Amino acid sequence: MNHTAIKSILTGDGTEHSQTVCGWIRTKRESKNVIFIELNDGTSLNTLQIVIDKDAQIISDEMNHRLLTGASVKAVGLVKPCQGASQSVELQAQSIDIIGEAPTDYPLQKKRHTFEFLREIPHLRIRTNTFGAVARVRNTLAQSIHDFFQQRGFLWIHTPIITGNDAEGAGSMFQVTTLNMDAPPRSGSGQIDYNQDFFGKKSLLTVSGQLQVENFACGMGHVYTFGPTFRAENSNTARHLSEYWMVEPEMAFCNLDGNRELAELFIKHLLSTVLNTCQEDMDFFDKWISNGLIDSLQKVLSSPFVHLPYTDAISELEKSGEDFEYKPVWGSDLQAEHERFLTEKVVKGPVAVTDYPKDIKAFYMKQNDDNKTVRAMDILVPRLGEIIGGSQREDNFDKLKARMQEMNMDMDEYQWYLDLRRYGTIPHSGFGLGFDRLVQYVTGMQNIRDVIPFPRTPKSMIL
RNA sequence: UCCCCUGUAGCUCAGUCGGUAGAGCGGGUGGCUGUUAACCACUAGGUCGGCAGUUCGAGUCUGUCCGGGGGAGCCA
Repeated sequence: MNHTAIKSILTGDGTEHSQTVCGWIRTKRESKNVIFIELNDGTSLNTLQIVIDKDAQIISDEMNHRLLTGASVKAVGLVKPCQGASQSVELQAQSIDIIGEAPTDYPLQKKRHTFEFLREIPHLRIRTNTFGAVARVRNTLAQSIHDFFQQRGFLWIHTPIITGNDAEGAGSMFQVTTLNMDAPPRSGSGQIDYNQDFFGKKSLLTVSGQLQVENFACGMGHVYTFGPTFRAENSNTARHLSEYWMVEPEMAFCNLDGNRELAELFIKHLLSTVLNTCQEDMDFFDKWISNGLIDSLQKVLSSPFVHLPYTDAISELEKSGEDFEYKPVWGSDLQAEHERFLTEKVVKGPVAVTDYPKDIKAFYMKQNDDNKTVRAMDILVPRLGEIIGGSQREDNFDKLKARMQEMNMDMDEYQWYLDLRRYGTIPHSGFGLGFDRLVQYVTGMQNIRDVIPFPRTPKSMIL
């Protein structure tokens, strides 16, 4: 069907000309002589007002009754300056065709719905203002992630979804199997015999592409992963999904300082891209979802990212006199309330906290000479807290091996990882960014389930 | 996983002390009007999440199960 995007009509110069548009009816208002239809086709947050002059006999009474909210229609007519106050242009209809009717039990009405209700109809919620805006911003962010890395010569590496490795021990994993779950084959000792499973071993869905992408960094230089990730944690919060998308760059010949610099450039690139290319949608979020949103993003954009070692951060928290629910103690991880306090009250802007105690961080992080801390970094931003977590990786074979043994890891499973340090080891660093949390942060949406098309959470997988 | 809140019309919600179901929007009919969440009048629409219990009587109280939300933990 040859038709024009509503977005291009709304942003046109307003000179009178003929156009064909296709979309879904958001609402209809009727007067004695004229019918107004607000049509949306997803290309823009805004609707195009279709004006139907009753005297022109374009539609019958019977057809008028079928022009209900939710119906899909094709309209041909003249684009003209609008006589009303709310729009710049409108379409004076010459013909209207109903493509698909929407009976009166169409669940979406023109008034506000709760996000909880819309979560139950993920296939239809995309036809609302908010979810359309989220989808467009999400798309822009994904594209700008690729742009950022591609401009800098990073290779996009497709790390596997199915893995045999429990990367960094980051919580429970989903198992992938073709074994008969009613009667799995068992070995003599009664254990499930994974030799008979599809891959001949126990296999799982990835919780991170980092360990595999490190292989590519140690051979290709600058690389990144961007893909789906899975966690079987029983987390029921507004910030957790069981299936989510993650971005993980990894750089060869790069220490923690370089890592921090890249993270700052990265965040600023993403924010400026969205603010520049999604103005309409961002204005919508600022007005209806989170007041002051744009201002808060612009502040991050214009602020230098302050570097604050963990030990100094703890001192700042201790001397603040703030009554925290959890007392800050050297050796314990920063609580969400501590992170927010550091970025919102102490630094009053984005901050990179580095060099955390080694016992609260993953085995692969590079050990500092003090033997107490590792070269880890978390980037914290106001309103959210942690947005990026990363580290310089341990590149010393002996130190890494010792740390892995100390943590009782299965050494046989990680010989390939140790090989990177055995043969031509290099300093390298990287970080991870939860893509959906980024979308949440940028849009101001309260619940992460509303920034991914089809959310998967414990006990919930609609569609 | 723990704590708290919640489930009533297609949607958003009200429902007092336990006494037998209400509003707005959406739909229908009529009126009015280049309207902007249009407006006015009338009208249709209900297994009050499921099961069990207390009671003469349960939307309301109790138990339990299921769903949803918020906070915490785990984390991205």
